[in-house]
Amino acid sequence: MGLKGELLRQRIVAAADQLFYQQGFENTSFNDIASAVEISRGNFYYHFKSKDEILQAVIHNRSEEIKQILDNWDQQHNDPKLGIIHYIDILTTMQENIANSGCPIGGICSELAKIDHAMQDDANQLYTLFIDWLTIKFKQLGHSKNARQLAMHLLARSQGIASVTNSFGDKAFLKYEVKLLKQWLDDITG
Amino acid sequence: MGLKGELLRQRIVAAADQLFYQQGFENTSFNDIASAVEISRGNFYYHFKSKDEILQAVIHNRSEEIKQILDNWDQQHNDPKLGIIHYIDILTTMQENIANSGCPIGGICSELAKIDHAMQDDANQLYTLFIDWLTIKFKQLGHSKNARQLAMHLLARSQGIASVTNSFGDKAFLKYEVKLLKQWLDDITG
DNA sequence: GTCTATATACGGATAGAC
DNA sequence: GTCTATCCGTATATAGAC
Repeated sequence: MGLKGELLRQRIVAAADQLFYQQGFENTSFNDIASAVEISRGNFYYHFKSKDEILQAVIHNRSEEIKQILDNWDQQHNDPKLGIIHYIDILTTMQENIANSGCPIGGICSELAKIDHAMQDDANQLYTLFIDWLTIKFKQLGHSKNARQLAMHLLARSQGIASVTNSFGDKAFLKYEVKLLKQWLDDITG
Repeated sequence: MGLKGELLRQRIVAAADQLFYQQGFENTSFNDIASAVEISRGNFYYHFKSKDEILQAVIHNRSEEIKQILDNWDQQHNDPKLGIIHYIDILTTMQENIANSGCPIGGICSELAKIDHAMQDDANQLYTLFIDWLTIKFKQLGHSKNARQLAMHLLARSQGIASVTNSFGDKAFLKYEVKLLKQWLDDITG
């Protein structure tokens, strides 16, 4: 495949990624994606043979993005507590998007679970990337016995915050809850 | 409308309610509902003129159910802390359903937000029923200044727990988090 | 009230011209 | 590689017989 083809493919994935996030997977049609990229539906099928194939590409794309984010944090420093704070701060950084569209991972996982989609497990893996990474950090902080529980607790807290922030479009609530999360982190790290 | 008609209408609402919960609103067709109630699609439109009308009936139905639950708790006793514990215990009572289908309120709110549905605000009102009720309880416990914040905090925690439990189908996680919620309640009530 | 038959629209997917 | 044209299935909704 040529360079131009690769670039277009990447543009399609990026457009689909954004639309799936904003509108949901099922509610996004080929027409929507094709319009966004300004190509015809026919051309579309040259790059992806089915809608599931796009979903797969989108999930893979998000997975790579997450890995890169975590790598970047690790390269900036090796302070586990600071790493966890970086994680919490995503809520603040993404507050506008969260208020409008919720959590990009939670959204796709919930939807795929409801429609009982085959790619459900792949979507859950996006969660697992964060959980595994956070688990390591909590272990480094001395919580070797319940590190994973702490990681999942933090994930669930974030998820709930994103969900409620999205339903009520209430960014003040998000800010307050971020403060609580940092207090919680201080409490368990001393 | 006769008695039989009313009963059938209620059966349709009950079936739609369950299917919307398990499969989502958009992913549930008239055929699905009609099959569940064992009537024809044509008959269907005698009772409901559109799909939105069923959605409205379902949301109203859930609203009445929630009000009744809260009323029942209030009639059993007037201990505010015990009331909040009742709320937390729904997670345990519904753990099987939550593992399979998530939270019935969070599910519909998220979905309607994503498809930008007109009835979004009505769905959010289901949340508000709990928030208002919990706010009163926290006020009675002496947290007059931040009662609503505490109520929304608890709601978000429950929501996150339901969401993660659903994604991973992990009831052990739910049980552990319920324990944490009760610890949190003990901490703020003393 | 309940049914069958049908109108209409849309989404995913394919065929074939260029 | 990109396009237009088209097939096919399904979903909402309506018309009209019984």
